[in-house]
Amino acid sequence: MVSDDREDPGTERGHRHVRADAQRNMDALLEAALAVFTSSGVDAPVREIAEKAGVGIGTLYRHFPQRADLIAAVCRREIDACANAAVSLAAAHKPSEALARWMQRYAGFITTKRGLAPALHSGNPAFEGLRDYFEQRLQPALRNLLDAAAVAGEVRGDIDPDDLLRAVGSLGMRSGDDGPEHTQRMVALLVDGLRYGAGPGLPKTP
Amino acid sequence: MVSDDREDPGTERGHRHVRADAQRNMDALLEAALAVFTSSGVDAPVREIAEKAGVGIGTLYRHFPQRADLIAAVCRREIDACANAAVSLAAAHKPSEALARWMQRYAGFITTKRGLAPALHSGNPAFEGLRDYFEQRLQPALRNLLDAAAVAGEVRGDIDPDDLLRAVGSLGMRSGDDGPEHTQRMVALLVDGLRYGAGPGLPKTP
DNA sequence: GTTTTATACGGAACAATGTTCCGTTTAACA
DNA sequence: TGTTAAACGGAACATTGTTCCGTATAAAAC
Repeated sequence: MVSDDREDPGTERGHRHVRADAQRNMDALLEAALAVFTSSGVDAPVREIAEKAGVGIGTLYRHFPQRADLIAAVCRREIDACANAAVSLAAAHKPSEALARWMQRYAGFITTKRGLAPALHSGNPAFEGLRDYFEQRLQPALRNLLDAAAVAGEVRGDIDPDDLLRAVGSLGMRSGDDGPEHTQRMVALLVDGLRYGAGPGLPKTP
Repeated sequence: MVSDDREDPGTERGHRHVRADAQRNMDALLEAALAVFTSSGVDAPVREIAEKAGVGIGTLYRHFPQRADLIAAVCRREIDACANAAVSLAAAHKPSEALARWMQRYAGFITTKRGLAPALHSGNPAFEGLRDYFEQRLQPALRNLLDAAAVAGEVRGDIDPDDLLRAVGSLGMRSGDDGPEHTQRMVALLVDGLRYGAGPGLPKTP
């Protein structure tokens, strides 16, 4: 049934010709799924997504044989976007500002994907590799921002990126209690904490 | 599994007599639901619970009009059992030992009800009052254990029960990553931390 | 441009599960 | 024992995940 090299379902191109309509529908599905997940949570009906994307149910299931596959794909896509944002932000702002903005962006990613974290921890094998992807992709991105800001003397240099990621992650999950702007405030506080230990006249470059 | 602190909640006297079979079925349902939730998670099919309880679907829905109502009822029952356990443990062991055992019991409650925490934060109105119930019931129970142990000079006295509850809660949720005994070890560590600052006859002061 | 073919498409049909409805049974009481 | 209101059971309905397959079509071959 399925041909040989369909290992990479992402926007990878190069080996085999992908039919144009297939690629188009896949993109439409991912975009629709993102919108629906964001507004209705990851438990939203698949039919709603297919309809929003303007494709049939069969098409959706052709590209994402299981509901979890669609969730994972959307998630990967968002992780990539988040990691890429680090580069853009670093280019457009001074280090500490880029760091602050990225932290808020990451927090937004977490809070808007509510229901996703429980799904990740559900033991579903479709999500197996996703947690690693999380760290492998996001941790370097944040580390770069942190290092740059530390070198510029704008934040302290003794912070572990993973700690920050986890902290924001935890804050984001709890936001069901207090609303999304609570998370925003707490993240802002975290960033201020990073800035605290680093005076402008205190270069700590070894 | 320890479960002796469950006391029957339904024998409310005051208005009309509750039919014996109704009470019996309700108990059977709660017991079956607890077993099924523990082994299969809170998303287990209702039919399975009804069957295990030996009643029809209609009976289940008569007592718990929504699936969430059943989850909430089981949860309340377990919270009560956990709170009651504090009293039994305090009577049977020396203060720090009672505290340690209760912490493990609470941790067990959290980890075995996996999937419940996400449900609580899902915004479903059926769970509205449950979070409050959590704190109102468990916080005093833990406070008593803490105070007794502190007065006996077995643990430090500057600990906020809520902090401990939250800490164990967070540890329990993360246990999907590392298995339940990881949580157990971490809780044990917490308790040792409590013991650390308090020598016998040494009113602690850092 | 036409033909060919593998691929993709759409949606009906199936399966699992939450929920409702209603005829039947029965515990409680006189 | 007879009456009755409450409870029971499970078929039927609604929603949603998933599969299947006949049809349509993009890309290649000619």
